[in-house]
Amino acid sequence: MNARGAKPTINDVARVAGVSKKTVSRVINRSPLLHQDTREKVEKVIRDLGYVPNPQARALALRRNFLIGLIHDNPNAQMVLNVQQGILEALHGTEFAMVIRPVDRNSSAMLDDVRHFLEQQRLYGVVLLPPISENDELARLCEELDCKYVRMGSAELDDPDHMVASNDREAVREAVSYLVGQGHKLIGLVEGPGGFRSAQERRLGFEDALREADIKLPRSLIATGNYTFETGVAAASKLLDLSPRPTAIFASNDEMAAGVVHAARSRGIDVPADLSVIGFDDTPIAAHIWPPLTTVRWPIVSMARAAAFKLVGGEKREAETPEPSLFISSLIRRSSVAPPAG
Amino acid sequence: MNARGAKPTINDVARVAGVSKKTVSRVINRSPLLHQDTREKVEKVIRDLGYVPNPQARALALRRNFLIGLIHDNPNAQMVLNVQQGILEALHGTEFAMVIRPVDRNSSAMLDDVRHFLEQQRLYGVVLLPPISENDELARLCEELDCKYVRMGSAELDDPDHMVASNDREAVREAVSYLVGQGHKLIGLVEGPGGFRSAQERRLGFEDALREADIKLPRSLIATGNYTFETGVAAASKLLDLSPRPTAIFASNDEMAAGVVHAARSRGIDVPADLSVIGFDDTPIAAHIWPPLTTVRWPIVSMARAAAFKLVGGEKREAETPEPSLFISSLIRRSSVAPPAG
DNA sequence: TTGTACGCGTTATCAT
DNA sequence: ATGATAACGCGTACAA
Repeated sequence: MNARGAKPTINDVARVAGVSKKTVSRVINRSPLLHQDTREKVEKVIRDLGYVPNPQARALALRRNFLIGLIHDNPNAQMVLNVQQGILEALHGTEFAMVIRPVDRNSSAMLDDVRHFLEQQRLYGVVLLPPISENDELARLCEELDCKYVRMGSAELDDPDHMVASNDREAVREAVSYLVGQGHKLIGLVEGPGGFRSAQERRLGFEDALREADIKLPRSLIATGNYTFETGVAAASKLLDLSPRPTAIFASNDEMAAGVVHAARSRGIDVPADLSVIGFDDTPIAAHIWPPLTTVRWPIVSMARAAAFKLVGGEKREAETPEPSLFISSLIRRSSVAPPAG
Repeated sequence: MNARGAKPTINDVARVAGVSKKTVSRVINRSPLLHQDTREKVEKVIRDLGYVPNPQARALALRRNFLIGLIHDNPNAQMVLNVQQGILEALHGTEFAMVIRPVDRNSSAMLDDVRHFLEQQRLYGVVLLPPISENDELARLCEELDCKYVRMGSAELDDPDHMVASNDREAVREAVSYLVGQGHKLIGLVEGPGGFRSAQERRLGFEDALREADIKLPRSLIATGNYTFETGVAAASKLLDLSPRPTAIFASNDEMAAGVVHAARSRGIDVPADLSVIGFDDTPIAAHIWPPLTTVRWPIVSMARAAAFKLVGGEKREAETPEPSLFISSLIRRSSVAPPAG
């Protein structure tokens, strides 16, 4: 504490240590051109005084806040939460904090909104969540505003420094091949909304698997939802009214898959005896509905952690191994899949 | 833009408007003692230049950041997300941003962690989520550090300026009375973990209802979980092994209620024919499991919005009606309740 | 009602 | 290797 009883500042440290405040600043910022003796002397005073640099002052001087932003546009709740967790894990123990910024993808003012936000908050960096992460204009905006960014998504749509991707297409191909291996030939798809790269990749994986197995895919076996439970119910209703009825359905996320199970149950179709279902994400809902859902585990927490590390990694003391940019999803087999009846 | 091509500052505005920057500052901060002409002249320049005050500089000068913190300790995911949504709704259009800070309730360093966080980030205010909001030391710490705070919780444990509460006890009493009205006499309780005020309040409401109906509550009809699906399954298993078996179960939150339904189904007990179930929260899972869950709707989003308004309300232009401090929960009747069999 | 001078705590420039 | 001095952009005391 200094004379005024307030928190010690860089000036207090400088005075007590008998050096200039610039030297203290150099110690804090690990400048290489410092006498070892000076460094140690100053570090001791810092410890003794319990000095902590003021982030507001640093932000003003550096024109850059020590904040990592999470920019997202209304994907499902569990995903946002998992991403937050991953980011916070990476930020833990650092001086960075996380701010959340939801945006409206469909608003024409979206880019202006984000510009205003980034200019005002002067974020150190941002993590861009799908589907808004697929917007190239947004990425360019970040660069223009000198704000680091990392995009998360289902395909590599930027260079590794700016991207953390999962291999959705291959993961879905494996999942659907598993269905084929169980003997299913009439397999329906509840895909995500148009314009989502994840929806596109997962559909491609679906088609890959059927092509491999020489199974034709009539247009009628594809229904579209928008990643919500309710649209999953609606899409499944269409597919289950078909004749012949599909014996298995792959849904592009767990929420819609839960809707599929719900729709099946409402019309007395047993899962998995009469209908096999596979989802994607492995959110808690997958394990909690009945029957527990076979699904593709999407390592979203790890991906978010990696994304945040890419942003603040340079600030970490030790140079760790570079964060991976491609994450592999794996099939989690639970009870919603069985061989087709008959 | 000014000469250097950078963003305009208060100095640019002052220069162009031909006034001192203090006058500009007065316009920004809506000082009452300003000539109307001066105000309008400056406001026009502000618009023309597209001037936006720099939050970092303000933070340094005011020793206070324009950030609202959300401090929580691992309650369920959906609740955290709903609270975030409510806070963001209140902050929308203001200069405030939201930062998330998870803490570890059981860590002895928790208070020091929070102190360090608040001292460093100089938050404008924080929203405290249950169960950590029940910690009085934490509230005192906020006051000591001159950080506004609002506690959210299931009972009024602070004055209205610092509290947004729900009437859990009364809400549960009504829910369980509904069960009684359906003819149930053997009603089990899956309560939340000890030390949670919400768990205590909901249990009290449960007991109120039974007392009103002159129904005895043997200790064996109470099982404890910790608000997760898995503990709901475990607690329900205990209750369903009883003989005679309860014909209805109230669970203190939806996740555990979903676990109860899950456990019942695993042993071939039909819901609601053989077992009625009521949950609490009305999270999405309640509507998505089968059968859709009758539950108590907890207006958490509105509560969070009100909490944030209490924090930043003074900053809003118009003096609106004061934010309410007590929120009323209501019973949502779906399909998981029926009269007892036989 | 408006302006002057200075403080907030840090980093950057350019000396030495 | 280290230091004096000036930014950074805004708010406040106090004077006018």
